[in-house]
Amino acid sequence: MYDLSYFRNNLEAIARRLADRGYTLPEDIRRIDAERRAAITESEQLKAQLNAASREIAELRRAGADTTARQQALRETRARAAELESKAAALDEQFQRLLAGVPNLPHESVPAGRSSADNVEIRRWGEPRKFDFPPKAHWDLGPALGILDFERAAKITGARFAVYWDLGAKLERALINFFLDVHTKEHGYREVLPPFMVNSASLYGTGQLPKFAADLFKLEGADYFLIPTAEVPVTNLYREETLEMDALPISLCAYTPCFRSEAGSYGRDVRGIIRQHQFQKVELVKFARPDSSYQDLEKLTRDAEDVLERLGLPYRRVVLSTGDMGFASAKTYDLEVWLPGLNEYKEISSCSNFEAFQARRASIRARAGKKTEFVHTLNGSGLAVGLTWVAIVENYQQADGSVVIPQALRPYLGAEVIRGANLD
RNA sequence: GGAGAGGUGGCUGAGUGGUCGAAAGCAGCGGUUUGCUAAACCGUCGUACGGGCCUAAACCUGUACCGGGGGUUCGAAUCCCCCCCUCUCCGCCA
Repeated sequence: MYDLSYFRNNLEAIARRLADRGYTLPEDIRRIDAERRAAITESEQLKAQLNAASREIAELRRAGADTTARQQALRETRARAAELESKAAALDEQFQRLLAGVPNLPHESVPAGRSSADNVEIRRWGEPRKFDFPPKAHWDLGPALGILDFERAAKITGARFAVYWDLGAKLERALINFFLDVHTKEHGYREVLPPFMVNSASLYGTGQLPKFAADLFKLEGADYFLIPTAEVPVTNLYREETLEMDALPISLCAYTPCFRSEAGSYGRDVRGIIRQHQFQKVELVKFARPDSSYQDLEKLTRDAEDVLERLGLPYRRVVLSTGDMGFASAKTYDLEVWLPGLNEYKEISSCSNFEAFQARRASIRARAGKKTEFVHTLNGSGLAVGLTWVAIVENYQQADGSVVIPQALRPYLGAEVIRGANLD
């Protein structure tokens, strides 16, 4: 969502930069805005007349005069005003709908491009391990170890769900605790546990609605949706609130499950647990000062990278090109972890600065002296738990199919190796 | 799920049809006084969207906003209907 007068006064420049994202501004947006303003002016002028006439009636009645005729006359004016008003409202709604569908402006440091092929690698950490045996994918390793079960998940629920057993389940739990501990104790985040369902106003605030309803699971008979990411409840914590500028940045982290219908993703990453309808994530969210939010994006991204490094998982950081960025983002770094089973780097965290785009939709401000302005919001995964699970199982697999647990995680898992019962 | 009470500006809280965008107090901001702090006094103090205005600030002006939506009325914070939320009690479940 844009600032209206900024949008109006810089329409050409905005259209040009949005073209980099592959987005074409609706042609009639300027015309509808002009019509909308004309209608508003017209309707408000008539209402001003009505209000003045009503005040006169009040005075006359106080003086004891008979005002029946004047009242009768105003009835008709009132009806006309109501018509104008609904016409203005309809145009305004049409305009707001168009505006709500316009994606955020990319930051100037974002490389122009059409797709993920134009993303630019920024850095690389760690060396992909050289195996002296052919490494397996997690969808072979997990079931063989008895820690991952797709058949029963399909039975009790359906496709794209997984059941974790024994140390597989505990590994998931260990990762959550490890992530939360590192971020709260060492990176300065405050922990929060939000509801796993949100209302539609929250989804509008962070930009999932109105455009991306098809990606969400909605509960029947209520205005509740399962959250697609903790970003939604956590960013909306301060919706319609005014914070103190001096208190920024506010850094929050939250563990939640996430639910995505992944409509239209058929054929991509369908094997294993890389793309599931339900997965877990520890999310980092920042409410930042507008003048320093890009420093906060660097810090947040580093915080996510830090946990990858502690787990000894090779990764690279890429900056998304204009054509690959999310709807609300002004700049996004993806962290991609090395997966030997797939023989490629795979997204495990996506760290974005939304600037004031979400704050304006959700009305999150900060006060500095007399002035209030919209804050900048940021978030990133720190990290996606299921993907980390995959990365550990695949990167630390042994020739016999067992998995050696990295040092940092052992106190959390209470085990050094995951072995299947039949492998001993 | 049942019964009751409530929702008004940053906060507390008045307001049952017109002079109410809304008393009063607190907090905030500006100032006077003061050796400093404190106090006292004076002033100021909501948001959004239009217009004046080609652009920006300031200012002036209009409209809307008293939980949300609809209705009655020339006129609604106030009357009517629906919904949401909070609190108390009961039931149910953990």
